[in-house]
Amino acid sequence: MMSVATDRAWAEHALEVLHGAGYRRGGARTAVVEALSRHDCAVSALELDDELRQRKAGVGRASIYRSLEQLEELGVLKRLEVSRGMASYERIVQSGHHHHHAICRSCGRLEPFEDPGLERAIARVAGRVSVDVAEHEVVLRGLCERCTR
Amino acid sequence: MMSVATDRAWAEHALEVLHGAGYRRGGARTAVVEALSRHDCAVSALELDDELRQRKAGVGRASIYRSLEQLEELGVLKRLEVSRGMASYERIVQSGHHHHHAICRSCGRLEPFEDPGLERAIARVAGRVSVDVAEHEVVLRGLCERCTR
DNA sequence: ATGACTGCAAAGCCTTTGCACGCAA
DNA sequence: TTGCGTGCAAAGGCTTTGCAGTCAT
Repeated sequence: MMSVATDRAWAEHALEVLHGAGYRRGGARTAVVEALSRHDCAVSALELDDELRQRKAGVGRASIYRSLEQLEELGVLKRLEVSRGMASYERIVQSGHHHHHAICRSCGRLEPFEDPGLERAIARVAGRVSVDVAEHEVVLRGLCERCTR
Repeated sequence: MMSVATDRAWAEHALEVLHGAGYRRGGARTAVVEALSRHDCAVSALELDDELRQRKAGVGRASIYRSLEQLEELGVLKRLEVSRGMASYERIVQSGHHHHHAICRSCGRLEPFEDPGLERAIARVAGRVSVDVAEHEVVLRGLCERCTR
């Protein structure tokens, strides 16, 4: 399972899609896309806010939420409901490759995993429901090794 | 797939577990358990609140949240993060039988489904992660038939 | 009688919205 | 120049907490 420090390809793709949708290349949106491109796994809006503030990007919290919403709507970002009352976001890579998450119910740590068999099972089920399935998410919950002891 | 109007067995089990954990048989908790036992699928705290208010149960919103938290902790209730910023709760039946959800991203309608193959795939994956998996959830998102047209 | 349980109201937290200014096109 | 984009502050919505009265044991 490869992982890149910064997914420049995704960032460029995202900016292109934004532009194609008629959005202008504002500083805030670009900063949000760039911040997201540095994360392989789920990040929350507040984490991005912290990050951008540390980099003194001068991006308002509202702009972060607005950008995330647009990116999600355009299908380049996936919104996840994983932690208690807080959404997380994750890049959607063009290759179609993606992972799911095991979450420690004690410390909240996220462990990503991927499994072709699981994906096949989901694809089969998706064909049987009346919803036209566009995406899915699987979450495993329990205690991580550290919290078990 | 059978479905009962009111899962009295679950309700009694839940009350018993509560009692066993040292909780007293207060009116609010009993009302919440009874309300939950009438739902086969995910309900939000606010929906339960509406329901109980209509029945003039005189149960405060805070008590509903407190009861839900206790029931979840005792393992008789499952908390789901399905809709935007709002949690839902679902009974955990002793038979181990359970379903997952397909959600319309437009109208929010939930369609439950179950699939043994999917469960097997999840069981396999659960053995490979470092988290000691106690439960899991699968969510399919897309547009329902009504919202597609 | 004692301490858990509860309702009410207030506070918290994440997220969204309103608004005036600034900037991309 | 036009009106989209943005930051700030205020408002929203769900959830949690504080507190004093009530009730189970």
